Amino acid sequence: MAATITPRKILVTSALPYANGSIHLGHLVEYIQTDIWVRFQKMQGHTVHYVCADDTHGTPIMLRAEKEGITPEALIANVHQEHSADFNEFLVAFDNYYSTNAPENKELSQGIYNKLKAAGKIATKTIEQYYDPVKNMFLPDRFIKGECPKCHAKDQYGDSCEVCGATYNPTELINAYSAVSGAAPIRKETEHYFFKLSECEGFLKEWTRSGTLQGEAANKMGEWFESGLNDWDISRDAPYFGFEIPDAPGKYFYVWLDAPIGYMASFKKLCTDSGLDFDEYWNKDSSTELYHFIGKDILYFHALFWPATLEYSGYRKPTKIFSHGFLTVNGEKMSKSRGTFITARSYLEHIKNPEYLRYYYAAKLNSSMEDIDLSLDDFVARVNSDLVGKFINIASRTAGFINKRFEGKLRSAAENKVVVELKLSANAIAEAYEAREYGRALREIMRLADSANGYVAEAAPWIMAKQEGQDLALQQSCSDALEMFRLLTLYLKPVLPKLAFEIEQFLNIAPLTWASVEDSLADDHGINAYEHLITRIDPKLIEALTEANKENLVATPQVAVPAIAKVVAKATPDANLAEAEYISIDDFTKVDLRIAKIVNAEHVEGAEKLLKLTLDIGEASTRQVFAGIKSAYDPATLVGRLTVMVANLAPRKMKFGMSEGMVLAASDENGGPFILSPDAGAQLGMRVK
RNA sequence: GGUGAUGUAGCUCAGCUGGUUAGAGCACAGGAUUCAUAAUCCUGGGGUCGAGGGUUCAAGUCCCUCUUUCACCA
Repeated sequence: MAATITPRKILVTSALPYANGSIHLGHLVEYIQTDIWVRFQKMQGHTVHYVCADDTHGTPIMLRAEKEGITPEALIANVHQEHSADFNEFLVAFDNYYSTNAPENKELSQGIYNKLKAAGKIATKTIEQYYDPVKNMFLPDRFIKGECPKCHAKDQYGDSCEVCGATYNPTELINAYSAVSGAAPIRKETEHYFFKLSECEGFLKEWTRSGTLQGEAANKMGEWFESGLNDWDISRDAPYFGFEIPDAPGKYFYVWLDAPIGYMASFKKLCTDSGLDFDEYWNKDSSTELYHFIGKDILYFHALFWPATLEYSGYRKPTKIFSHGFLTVNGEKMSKSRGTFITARSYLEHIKNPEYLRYYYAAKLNSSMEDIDLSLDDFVARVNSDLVGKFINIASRTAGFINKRFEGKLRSAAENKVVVELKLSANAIAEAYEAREYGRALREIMRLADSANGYVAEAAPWIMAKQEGQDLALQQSCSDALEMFRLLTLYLKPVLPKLAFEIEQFLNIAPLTWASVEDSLADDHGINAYEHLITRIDPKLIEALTEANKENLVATPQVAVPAIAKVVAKATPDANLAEAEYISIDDFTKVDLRIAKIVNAEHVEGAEKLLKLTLDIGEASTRQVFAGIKSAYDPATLVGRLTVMVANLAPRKMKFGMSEGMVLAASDENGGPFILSPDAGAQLGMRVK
């Protein structure tokens, strides 16, 4: 039975997604995990506030906005809208979803900085950093590329090599260049502001071992103490999209300083809007609870910098930090080439129902930092079997009798043994939710659903329905089953809020809370007609989903590709082609080759090599493609003929206009280019494969 | 490279402080059933618990070495 509960005041956060990309299934592990916990706590009758925000500052945002030709403010406004819509549709119910680029955050960040400074925790130091002399900006490590000093792989980032895994300083790169301008970076001195983390070691050692972290997280932190804490560089030089440091013109807060303060800012906004007391939650001696859900990759920031920042600026520290693992898909890292790098939007477009994913994640989640795997086959099997076959089936197989034979009227089920068993599990399930052991909770719930189906099989209402004088028993057994269904719905509600709402409508009951365990559907309670509430996932949808995400990759290549491909002709096939150089058929099919009709061709004024082609591939409008074939073709001879084009090449802006594809042509040092022609019979728009 | 995790039936996962013949769901096989969206119920086959060594009366569970996969390294 549900225990008597003392109401708690709880503030919960999920990590702030960076405003530089779309929400994907990996992000959703965290938001769904947090949302389930928040919904559970609310069902328990606690006061819970769940806030989050977009993380909007830093060099990547600044540069991306510049590239798109918009202001950073416009970029983050667009992304905010997109993120909000995604979360909303996945039923992630924030009480406020804000932005770190907000006045509250500026005020709080600067205030905290001033307090740290007053506490003697801020120092300045002149450091030497890479500088882009063309772009006139200092370069973060990620924006310096060059040859790996260890394995000599080209185009590696300034902090580590993706080929051999070596880590090093950008100074060690060979032939380093700026990823922004391509210029060779120079070394330049600059004054930076530091948070004296080295002085916080005593406090942090104690704090990280005081039960605020999971055991393995605390272990992980231990290694940092062993090597000793360094001071934390919290400033960046202009140009930078962020907040200026008070009394330090041209110096900005590093994005990781103001990002976690964004939790406070989002909550502050919520306080303003709904009359809550900010100080009650953030004062040093606050008796409220504060929980941060994060990914294990950012544990470092949340378990070291963040509590130290709060401690020495006079605020309360988090009650606990809950870190989770990463998402793998089919046992491997999410991969764009495998089509498993799936955005939230793409999932919604193909699978539609977000609660399938919520259920599956919940079934896999526990309180540890282990990675969780989204096995797509298992996803289909599990959702279909558990939610449709077991859970919904209970109502589906019994509601008909109640509606057809008894005008929707029930009999009280309080005496039923299985109902009693279900109610007895309430505490164990609640404890599992509280401990973030959702997998354990769902295993127990499904075990109970099995019991319910077993009960129906044993009672066999369909036999009673055919016998004389069994009406009462028939009504009773079906009512009992629906009472079991009500309890199962209650237990699943944190995970499946929308379905639970629809079931509340069907059962004609008030919104379920945890206290509703004690209730029962009463004698003569009337239910509504049963309609199918959930359908099975068709495995074909999964195929379509991964296929669609493979195509997305081709539409957005990272590297600009010349508008003309060189099909290098060789006299003999190269028998020595290393196996690693083969591509799979899947790689090839990513390239959408089409038969195109050249409807127009003309010279481009000012271009030495290009012709402007207008191509028809049977779409609503024609494509404009610039091709480097001027040296070999007279435009007039091209008009009307068929050739082959790459139709899904990302459009590229050229000096003379947009090029919306690529025409294939062969060439080598002996001649060319020669464009391709299909055999007679090929029609424009046909796919080449 | 260092550190923290991780490797249990075909698949996805449980197994708390070491203690009877190692569990669940899915998949598979046989049977039952037809109320239910080819759903449900019963029964069954299937694992040298990553590898090797050690501690112990007793190890999936503790220790050591190696190895797999993941993450972090300001």
